[in-house]
Amino acid sequence: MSEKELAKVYDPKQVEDRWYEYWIEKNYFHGEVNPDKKPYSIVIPPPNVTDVLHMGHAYNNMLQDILIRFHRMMGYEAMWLPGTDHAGIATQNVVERNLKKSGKISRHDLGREEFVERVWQWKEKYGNVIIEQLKKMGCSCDWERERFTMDPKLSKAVTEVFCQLYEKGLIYRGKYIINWCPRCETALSDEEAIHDDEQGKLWYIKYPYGNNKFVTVATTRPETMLGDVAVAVHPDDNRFKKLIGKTVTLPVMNREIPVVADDVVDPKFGTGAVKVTPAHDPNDFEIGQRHRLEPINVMNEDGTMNENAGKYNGYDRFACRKDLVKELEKLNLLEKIENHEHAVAHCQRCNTTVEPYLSTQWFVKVKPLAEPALKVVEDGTIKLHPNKWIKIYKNWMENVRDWCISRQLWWGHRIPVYYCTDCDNIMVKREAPEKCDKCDSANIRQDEDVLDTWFSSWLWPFSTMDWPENAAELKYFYPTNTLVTAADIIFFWVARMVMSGIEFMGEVPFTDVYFNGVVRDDKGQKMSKSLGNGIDPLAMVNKYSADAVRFSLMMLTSEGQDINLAESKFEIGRNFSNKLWNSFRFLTLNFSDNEISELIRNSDFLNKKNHLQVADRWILSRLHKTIKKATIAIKEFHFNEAVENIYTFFWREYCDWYLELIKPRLYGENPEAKKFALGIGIFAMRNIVKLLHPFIPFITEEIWQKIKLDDEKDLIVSDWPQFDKIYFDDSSEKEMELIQQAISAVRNIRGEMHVPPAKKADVFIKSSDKNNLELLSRNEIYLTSLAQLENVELKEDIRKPKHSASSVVANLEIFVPLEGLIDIEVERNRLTKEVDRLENQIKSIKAKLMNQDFIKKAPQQVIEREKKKLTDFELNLEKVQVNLESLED
RNA sequence: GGGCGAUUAGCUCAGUUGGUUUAGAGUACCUGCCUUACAAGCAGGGUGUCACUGGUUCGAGUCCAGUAUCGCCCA
Repeated sequence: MSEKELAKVYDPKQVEDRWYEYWIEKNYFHGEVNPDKKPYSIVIPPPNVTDVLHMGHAYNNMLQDILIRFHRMMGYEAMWLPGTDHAGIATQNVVERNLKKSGKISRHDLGREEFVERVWQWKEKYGNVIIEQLKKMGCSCDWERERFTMDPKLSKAVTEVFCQLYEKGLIYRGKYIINWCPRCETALSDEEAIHDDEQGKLWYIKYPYGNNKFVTVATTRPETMLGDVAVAVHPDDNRFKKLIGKTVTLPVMNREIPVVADDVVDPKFGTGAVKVTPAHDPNDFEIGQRHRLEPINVMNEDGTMNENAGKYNGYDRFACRKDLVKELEKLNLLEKIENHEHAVAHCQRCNTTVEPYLSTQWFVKVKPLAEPALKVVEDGTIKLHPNKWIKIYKNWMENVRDWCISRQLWWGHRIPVYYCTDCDNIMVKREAPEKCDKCDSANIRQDEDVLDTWFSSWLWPFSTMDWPENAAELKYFYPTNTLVTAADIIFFWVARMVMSGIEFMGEVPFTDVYFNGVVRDDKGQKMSKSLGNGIDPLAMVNKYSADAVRFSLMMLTSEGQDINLAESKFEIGRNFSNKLWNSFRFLTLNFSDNEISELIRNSDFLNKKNHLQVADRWILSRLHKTIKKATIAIKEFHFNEAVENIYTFFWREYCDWYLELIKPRLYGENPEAKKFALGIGIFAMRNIVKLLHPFIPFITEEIWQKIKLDDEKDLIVSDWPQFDKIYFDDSSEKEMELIQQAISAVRNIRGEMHVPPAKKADVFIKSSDKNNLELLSRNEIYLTSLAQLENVELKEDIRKPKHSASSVVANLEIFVPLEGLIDIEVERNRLTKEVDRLENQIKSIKAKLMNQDFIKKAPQQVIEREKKKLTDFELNLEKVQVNLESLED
């Protein structure tokens, strides 16, 4: 091993790209149908082709990588299927913006075919950015299986699904109020219309009737009154009863409109009378239907007013609002204006205020699909992590509304519906028909609209595996195992995948769903482009390494909790990597190249009792318990708990204690003892890098390659560590605890008394427990080396030496003579504090034990524990008090 | 308006089915150390009305109810 000159500081730049290429070369990321192994598969939540990696992606994909790497090591045939979606509106917007910038032309100037061609060109050029970025994060996706929602096979699946649902009567076309984005000029689903609270106004408008009488209605969108067809009141509202069936005059338009009675009107809101605009409000639409009122559409698709708006024809909707209010004021028909906070819907893609708009669209009848999809979550066929999401999922599923799937866009899957222009026949076909099935006419046109992007991504778990073909992959890898996603798409995507999986595959698409938290900035605000508070994960990878980014995120988050992130946090991961690197470096400094295989092979430590020290048994016990805890934690999706356990074992036990405890053997005269200790050190290190591999894949592979046998597998495909209860050793752990307490007590005295670190001290330890004295005597070397001691005297009876500081731990009394160094004041404070602490403790336990209810009702075991505590404390208190009193001696 | 979640050290967060001395970790802070793996480190130290008010219980950070503040989702 020529790495004797390993760098003191770990340099990830040398390492990360090299191993990623190596893994790719070896094809380790590829999952294949393999009857000898159990499959474990994940489909990526496909990012939009327009996306650039942000922290949320980094975090989400890192979690998937952890799962995939863990299961790969557990012996599963692991397959993580990556890809992107075509993001209808977003992508079309990007390309339209580019067109505008470059030549001031619109898509209409180019025509549909040419425009779509341009979008494809854009996709080929820029659409893969995020995929390359995922590689930098270390994601071990099966790149051979990368998919895009508009690939021919996935498009075929979309058409097939549309046809099947249509044939089952679950897709219909109709004229309803939908969310309309006047900027994108397309319909949006309810989920794409984002509600934000806004400070708006409530305008109170007087509608005249009879002789100078008025009904006042309140509205947040006065411009829609131009399309009013009625005024509605609650049937039991005495204020208006006499008006029902009469008419009032719609101001400005001077149209007579009826007053109708309807239960949905809330008598307490506004004036109790509401204007009814069926073409521009979902509730009004329903009122209109109940009362057979013909809707009047007053708006164009671009948000300007149309010819039905009278003199406001051609006005933008907001300009119309302004001028119309002025006119009403002039007419004395504006009663008042109130401030009113209310939720306003905005387009998810461009943030334009969405208009409820009457329009002919295609819909999916969701209820029949939702019922079985709800059941599988309720009965645990699909488990949600954390399970608080079950309630939210359930709530949505039970109140689900039909899904508007048509979009007035050019980029996307064109709806497979064909119209005969001669006989108006509607045909829904898997292949474009040449002539009408009814009249044989060849005058056929396809529906102009495309489908909602989610109408292709809801098929992702099986369309990516070539459904409707019955591919071997599909049989083997479906259902996938785990879906990892952000909760904000639980309705958009997760719920719909469950529906489609059950409907088309007859089986759920995954068995566990892990919802990761939202990545926020250090003030708790969501990271976003518009706020400019995002942290670029790739910049962090460059500065701190991918391992550091991954590790830091893992240390900071617990199951499904949101995460507040600041750049400085990545130091956690960088420092950890460096510590790992240096502990490994420490080992390598103690053996030569040709010794490594011997050191690895001799790992039947338990059979070499004469070499086994308490520290060895302790670290092996701790290691095996850590393996157990970490493995269980990962299986339960408690990644943070797993990392914390490994962290504590590695840093606080292995580095802080074990490596220090074996130094006497490593630097000593006995080569056998040295080899033995080093063997355990390497054994533990090999297991540590295995445990850490899913989280920090690069540095662990780098280290593994230097402490593995030539014929052993690479780390990424090596076996996950197994724990063995035979190594669990509670008595060694107890013994080590006593040794650690003794060492810490001496260190504490040295620290508080400012004994120079290099200065050796003596220690006297008194104990009535012979076994403890023997234990310390056997392991005196631990004390002398870790506490910087010269002489250690252990006796059942020792008088406190003059000028010494003291400490009482367990049943040990520890004296450190400090001739000339002891500061009486400091020591008095130390001991007084200890007396206070013990007295308080004793007081509270005594109170507990005096309580008859406690004695009667608490479990015996708890009472015994309290009693034992009390006697121990009292003994120790006595000792400390004696030492305090004799301080002047 | 309805629902969900959060509130624990200066900061970021853990804290299993209520009972383990003094409620933990990282970070920040104070003291001393470039001690031969690591200063991205080591040793030692201080740091808390567990949001508030009640309740259940022998016993509450943990369970229940209410209040406050913040965040999210749905209408």
